Amino acid sequence: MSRGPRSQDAKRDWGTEEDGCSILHVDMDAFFASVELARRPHLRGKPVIVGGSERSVVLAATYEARAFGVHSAMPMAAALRMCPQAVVVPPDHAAYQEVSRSVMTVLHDVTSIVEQVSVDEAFLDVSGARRRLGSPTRIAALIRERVQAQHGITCSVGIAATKFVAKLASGHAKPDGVLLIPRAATVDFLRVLPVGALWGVGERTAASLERWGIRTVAELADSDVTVVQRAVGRVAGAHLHDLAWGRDPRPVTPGREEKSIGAEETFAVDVRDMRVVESKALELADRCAGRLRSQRLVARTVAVKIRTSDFRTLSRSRTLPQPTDVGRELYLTARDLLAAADLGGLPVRLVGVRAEGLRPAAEVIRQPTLDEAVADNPGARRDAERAMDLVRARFGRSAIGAGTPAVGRSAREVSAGSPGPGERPTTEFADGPLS
DNA sequence: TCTGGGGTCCTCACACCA
DNA sequence: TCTGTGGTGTGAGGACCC
Repeated sequence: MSRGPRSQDAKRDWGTEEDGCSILHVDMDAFFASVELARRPHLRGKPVIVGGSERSVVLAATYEARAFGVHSAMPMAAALRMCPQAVVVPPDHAAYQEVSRSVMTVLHDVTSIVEQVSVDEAFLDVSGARRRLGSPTRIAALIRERVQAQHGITCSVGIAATKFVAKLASGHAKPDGVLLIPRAATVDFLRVLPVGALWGVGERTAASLERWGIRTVAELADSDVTVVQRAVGRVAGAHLHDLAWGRDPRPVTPGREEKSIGAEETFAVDVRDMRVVESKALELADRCAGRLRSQRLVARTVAVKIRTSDFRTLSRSRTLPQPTDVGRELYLTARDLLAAADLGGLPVRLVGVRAEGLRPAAEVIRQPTLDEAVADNPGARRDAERAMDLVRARFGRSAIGAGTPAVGRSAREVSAGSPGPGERPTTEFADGPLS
């Protein structure tokens, strides 16, 4: 689901010399939408948008919808104004994860050096697979054939000497294509691109560079590195200057560790009642804790995120005396952080809870404090929450939840048509907000 | 126009300690 | 005892990516 700027000048044949080009970037084409079309063939050829309620954004759009100007991350309301005839399909993340896992298996059959960077894309280092499977171009064709045959969806592949250039190449190969950037053509390929194509250059950084007269990668490469550093900072400036010359020594790294686990939700209607916000925080903390336990991790730091009705985003965090995977402990910290945040009297649009500073649970010997021993029992609490995990694994997420007063509905719940205030069908369990 | 939800990484300020 | 300095941890916030 690459979103970077592209250039028609870059989308051409750059040569066939494959020596030194052992990095592949595989990117699924309009992934969520493609999975939906594979499941519902009657939608093929129609403009299809994957997304939630009017208060959400487009997650994916078929190329037929893109012809109307619809693109991912665009507000749903704007997308439907541009393409009112589009078929809107609610996202099914479990199905996308399932297809993603299967596609990654195809990639692991090619080489063990696979770095998955998101649900729909991965880097491969195929230097060790060339003798067995042929040239990188041949391997790319093999991957595309297998993914198409097994899932009925297409992917694009970029081949280059570095990760960064391979990723740009796959973006320019879309849809359903392959683009090889020979090592010797790397700098020429980069020079025709706008600065926004570089990794790490978004709207703000591009605007900062433009103030110094830098709009293209060629202009950035030809600028003195100190000028770029003045525009965007010391570290980022040096990094961007290296990228502009095709210098990117980062290897393909299999099995990256997660740094944080979080959950957040936008309310269907902005909320003034902090009890509603706390209630949602309890649910989100419970969700985070469940994911921590399923991955056998504990978190040292709890962070909350609050977005007010004026779209201002506040974040607050606190490091715990002891790492935890217990939802109630995450929630109590999140609740304190929420209570201490100054919202300027504005209603809340979004609330999020994130667990940071993750470590394997097995590495941590947890010692209850005297207070805990008297006031609560974290061991028993953890056991109770693990029992909830088992119920959910068997009967689904909604079968049981942390007890919440049934108030306030998120945009997601409204869009999914789930029960609203006073009609929650789940089993009430454990403590609710304490305020 | 009106902005999701999941993340990572970086910078800056500040406190604490040697 | 006071002051300066550098390293480290923490917290807040911003920018970016998919």
